[in-house]
Amino acid sequence: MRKLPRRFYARDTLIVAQELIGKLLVHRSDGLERIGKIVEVEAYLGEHDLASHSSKGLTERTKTMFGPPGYAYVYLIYGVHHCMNVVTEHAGHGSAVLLRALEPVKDIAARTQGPGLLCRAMAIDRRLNAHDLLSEEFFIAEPDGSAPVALVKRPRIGVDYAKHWAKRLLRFNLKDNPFVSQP
DNA sequence: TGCACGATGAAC
DNA sequence: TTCATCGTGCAC
Repeated sequence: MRKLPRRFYARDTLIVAQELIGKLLVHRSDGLERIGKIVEVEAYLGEHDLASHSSKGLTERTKTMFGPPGYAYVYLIYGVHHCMNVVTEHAGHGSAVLLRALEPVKDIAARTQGPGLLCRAMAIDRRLNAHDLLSEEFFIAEPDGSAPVALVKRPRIGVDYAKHWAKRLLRFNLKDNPFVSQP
């Protein structure tokens, strides 16, 4: 297991999103080492992407998205659930990748099929917003001996308000994996 | 200062 | 299919 370097995140968001599939999300807290394999993500390309929070410009909530790559953007949605994103490209761009589903690998007791469930199972909340993903307790790693994977591309979820952006195939998941949120 | 509305999940 | 529940962004 090898931690992804900053330069992994400092690339085109479409590339980062697709290469995040199959990687391991690691969160060490409460004496546990929670690990899940990323099986489903969505790409949010930047200020021009009407489905992206950053399309409203730099605000108090979205300033993490406009920060440097390799940091976690965690926010509360519907007043109930947390969503975990990974900031990509360069500072000021406002792009990120939403993690939507994991396959449990270690110390995961709850379901992980969906962005809210994923955060609950991994003990992720707003306190981890703007947390460095090159830290020792919260990071993403390349699994040992990982093989090439088959990806499926679909439209993003819950973004019908975003006009033509709602139709774009910016959601990626592992083909035939039972842990994706909407097989 | 007030208010409409989500990158959702679970119950009904 | 409906509802819970609240931070955010923007209108006033």
